[in-house]
Amino acid sequence: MINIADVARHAGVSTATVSRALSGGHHVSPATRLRVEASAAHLGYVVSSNASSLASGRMKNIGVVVPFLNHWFFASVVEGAQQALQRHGYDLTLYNLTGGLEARRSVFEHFLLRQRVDAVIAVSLELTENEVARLHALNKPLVGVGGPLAGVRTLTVDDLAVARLATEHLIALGHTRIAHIGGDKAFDLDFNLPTNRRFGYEAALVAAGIEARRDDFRPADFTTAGGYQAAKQLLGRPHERPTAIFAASDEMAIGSILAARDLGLVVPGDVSVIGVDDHELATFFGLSTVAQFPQRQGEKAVEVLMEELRPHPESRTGLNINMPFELIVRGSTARPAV
Amino acid sequence: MINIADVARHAGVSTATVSRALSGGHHVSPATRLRVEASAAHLGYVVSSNASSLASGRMKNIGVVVPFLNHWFFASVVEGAQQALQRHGYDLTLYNLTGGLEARRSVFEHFLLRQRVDAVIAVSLELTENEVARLHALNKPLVGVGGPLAGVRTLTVDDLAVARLATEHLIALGHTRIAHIGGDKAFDLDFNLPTNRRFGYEAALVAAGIEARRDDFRPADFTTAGGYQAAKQLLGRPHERPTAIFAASDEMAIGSILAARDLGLVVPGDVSVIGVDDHELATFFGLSTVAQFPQRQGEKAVEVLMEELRPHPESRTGLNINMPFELIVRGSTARPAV
DNA sequence: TCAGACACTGCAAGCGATTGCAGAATGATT
DNA sequence: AATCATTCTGCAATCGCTTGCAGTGTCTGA
Repeated sequence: MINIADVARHAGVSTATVSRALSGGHHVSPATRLRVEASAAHLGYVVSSNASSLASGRMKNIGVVVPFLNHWFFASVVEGAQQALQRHGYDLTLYNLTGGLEARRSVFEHFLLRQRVDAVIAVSLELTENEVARLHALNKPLVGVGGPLAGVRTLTVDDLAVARLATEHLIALGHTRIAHIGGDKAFDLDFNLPTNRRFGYEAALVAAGIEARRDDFRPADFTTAGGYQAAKQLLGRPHERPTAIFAASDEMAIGSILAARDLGLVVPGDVSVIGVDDHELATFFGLSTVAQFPQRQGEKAVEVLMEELRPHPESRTGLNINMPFELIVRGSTARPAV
Repeated sequence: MINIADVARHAGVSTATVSRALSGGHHVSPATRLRVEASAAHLGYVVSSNASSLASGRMKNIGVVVPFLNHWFFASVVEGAQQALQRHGYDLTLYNLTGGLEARRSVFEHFLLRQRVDAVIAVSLELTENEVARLHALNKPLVGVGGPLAGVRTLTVDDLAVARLATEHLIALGHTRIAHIGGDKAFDLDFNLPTNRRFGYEAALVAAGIEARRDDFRPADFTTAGGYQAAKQLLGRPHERPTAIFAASDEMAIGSILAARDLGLVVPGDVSVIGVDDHELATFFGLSTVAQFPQRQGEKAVEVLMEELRPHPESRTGLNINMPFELIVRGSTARPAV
């Protein structure tokens, strides 16, 4: 493998000059730079990132920690982050916490510590104090995506507003009996997203002078199957049937649509359904939803980090950065039958 | 940040001994090793992977290249690989090719070359000759998962056998009019998986003495929506209607089930449906399928690499490694109506 | 008792870059 | 023409660890 000395020799300069010419090109005459670049290209030289990192302290590598990957939202965030990083010449090292407690510990106590990353992006993770402490001890920038982390710069959608937007959409259509499928308690330990969405839903109802009935809420596990079950219960009560359902995720919303069909109900004729996410299947099911843009969230996380990694970080925005969301009306919501 | 010299001082030995004690512990007396380990733990020492890599030439890092991440199969493979790597103390650096041609080029011409990975896993990727050449020029182990790469060690399920198994299941139930939804031409440029599955399907029919009717095949794009469209066409011909559909992916199979329902047909009463994958939604839809185990494929890829990275690779298996698959019968297939 | 084998341990030379410092060359200013 | 500022470039130290080689000490067998 050819190294910087080879290039230096070939171009008739010192390794110092090669290094400078190839990185930014400051303090090097244009002529020399061109010559060096030509030599490098000719020899097919690529810097050894290890040597470079060791000498400079910059890793050109970002660690991304996700609770699981096998899920549309997380994969999208990672994908967005990956693309943005690539544009900046950074690598992305992926840490997945699916492997259980042992795996989780090793990530925080071992992998993240070996000086391999310049910064860390934590996606929808509730970290223990110990874990946050360890990350801070690294003295490296850390940004979270979704799921507010105590004391950590976090990108997040305003879940309350999202829920309110969805619910208001249903109210505006004329619905007065609106059910909600949200997270169950177990989920709430990890994010408080479900609770926030529920509050937003209730707030919208109250604002419209509608009573939030306790039995119009059903917890579920954010899966299609969970949403299906919950919707079956909600819609299975002939005279008590709500005319609309706001599900806290598209997957649960899709489950609700399928449940409605199985009960012989027509969507949106008999019941309107709205979700949150703009999942890839939302279009197929004609699902109205409040889109959040996970790819863009990943990209934005990278931008924030790049800013912090710059020698003199300027525009340090506040701790919490609000991400955009948007109501997308498709065919699954309509005015209630008269 | 504390380094090896600090540990050496604290333990009263040389850095050489610390290094040896902490990596394997060969050639170090048990007593010394214990002392060193205690010092390291006490000081909270973690090796600098850059320095280590630079000195040893081992990166403890594997590059994984995927065409996109936002898809159940790929995410699962990556997840499996990640967990396996973590057990071996390796990092996983993710390269995503979604970003278009420019991004793709930069991955192969820049990122993968900077001496950061010990080996590369290419998931379901059709690589150009140039790209394969570049990877081989790295002189690093390379293994593919799915999608045979010319001259590259590849893990793959026997797509022909998978398709035959699915089709035979339908035949065994008594179906004689079996349609197939497979990949379209565009897809076939990237994998030849679709074609192989189609061949397997036809082979099974022929073996059972059933004619493979040209118009019982419909190409689709491996999405739920695509499967839906294709199935609508197949099932929309009243007197020509097949009694069973074999879809080359679960997503298309699910689309088929939804299409059948929309046409007022009952699954499996009027039409049986079987897919391939064992997608996470397969259970929910009661979909019979031929499971392939993407996580296991990711794990296996890692095992193969670890073997190749060992000083003296032994059991070098053949170029192609067959991965297991398994028929899973759920409710979507049954004998045809009489 | 002594030589040879063996098990530990330390010395020091890398690994391949980056970068502060200083010298050389060039250009500008008076 | 002399001086000073500026721009380029090279020297050499440094980043933190690994590992071949050699030295020391201990153990075994004759």
